[in-house]
Amino acid sequence: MDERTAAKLDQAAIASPRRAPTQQRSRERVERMLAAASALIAEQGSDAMRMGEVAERAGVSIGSLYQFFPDKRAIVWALAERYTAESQACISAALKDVGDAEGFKSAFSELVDIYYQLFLAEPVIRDVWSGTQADKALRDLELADSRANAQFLVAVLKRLRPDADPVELETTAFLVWQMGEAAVRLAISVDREEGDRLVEVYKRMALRELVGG
Amino acid sequence: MDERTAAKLDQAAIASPRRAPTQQRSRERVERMLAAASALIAEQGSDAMRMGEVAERAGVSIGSLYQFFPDKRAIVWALAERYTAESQACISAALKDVGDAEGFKSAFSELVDIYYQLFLAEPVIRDVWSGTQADKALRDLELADSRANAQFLVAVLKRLRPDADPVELETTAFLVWQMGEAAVRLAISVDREEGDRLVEVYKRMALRELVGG
DNA sequence: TTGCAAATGTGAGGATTACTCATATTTCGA
DNA sequence: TCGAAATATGAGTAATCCTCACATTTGCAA
Repeated sequence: MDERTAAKLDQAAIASPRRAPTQQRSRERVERMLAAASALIAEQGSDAMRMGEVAERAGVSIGSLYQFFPDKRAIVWALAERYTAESQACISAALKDVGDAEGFKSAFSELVDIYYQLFLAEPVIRDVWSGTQADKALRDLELADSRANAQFLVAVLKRLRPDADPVELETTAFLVWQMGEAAVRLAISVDREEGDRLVEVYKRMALRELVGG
Repeated sequence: MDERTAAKLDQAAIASPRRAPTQQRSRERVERMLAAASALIAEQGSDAMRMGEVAERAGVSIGSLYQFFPDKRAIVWALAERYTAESQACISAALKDVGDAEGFKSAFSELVDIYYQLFLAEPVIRDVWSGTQADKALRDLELADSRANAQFLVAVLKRLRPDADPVELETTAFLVWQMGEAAVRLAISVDREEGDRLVEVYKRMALRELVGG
């Protein structure tokens, strides 16, 4: 949990409001700015969001915007922070009083569903945490590639498990592949030792799912 | 595989060279442009890459750059395309003549390692496919959050499996959590029906890994 | 109440940068 | 050899993030 705190401090250092709103009036205005930004991100994505448009929609001047947010990123971060806090509470609550494996299973399952619904429903989260979303076409290309690669897996699996449901097989292969990419991206983002461990665990998980044991 | 073809066509439609280099001279210059872009991305990331800098480093004018690439994205895409093609060949080769489950296991394992090494070694890939890499600080925040969330899982798992190795437990929880996020992101990127299936498969995989069966 | 310092508000303008286009030069086939 | 197509150029345009000098409002101590 230390690392999270460190990151928060880091964030504060880089993107803290240039000036914290202390008066009621300014606090309300900051809220309006965030609401405007949120709406614009939902409509067009954070990349297309224009600072001038945020200011106009919030009914403030561009100068006021920069009075409380040092730069464009800071606005997106501020929004992300809120959802992060929300989801933290949600996770904590869901897992708090789990007693046995069965309880864990249902709690975990529910948790995943909540996350899924949250992502489905909240465009800002989708934008902020969505990787290459900024470039929709690139994201599509990436997905298509991933699907194509998964097909190589499917071909092999159909030979190894001819009795398996093809749809299930495709879904599994696609997911496993995509997770492999996620695992590798994660692995290169942490130190080498942990990265190696992560890749090993991924391999074990994937193989167990694909060919059992 | 249809979708991949479609995406390629799409890409061609959006980002095809404004003019294909037909003469030897221009082909060499385009190579120099791509090499310059690749170097710059490796140094600072594609976001910080400046078109003027690419041109200068390639020893061409800014106009020449735009003669062959309609916009900045197109350069990044062109580079991504190369690695995509490379890795496709690699995957196909690795999985081509797998006969039984054991053969599959070793082939898959090797494939993952190759991917891992490729990502580790090639900065351009890291940049192009790395999601929020553009904003390094945001990526760090995301990682820290993911780690913090994984800690909730660790806490529960330590209760359920008190005899398990703590390091292994943390690694697994971190990976499973990160994969959950990846799964949800994937799920919201495809149609609802497939998304639902993907989430279900993820749950099954995760639970099997975390508490077995 | 009054005065003043701190907080807040403003928007024209500076600075950066992706991208265009009119024009010049080179290539190459007829 | 000639002309059309391909290629090369870089000053200029447009868009956009962000600054800053100055105006206004708020809160509070005298």
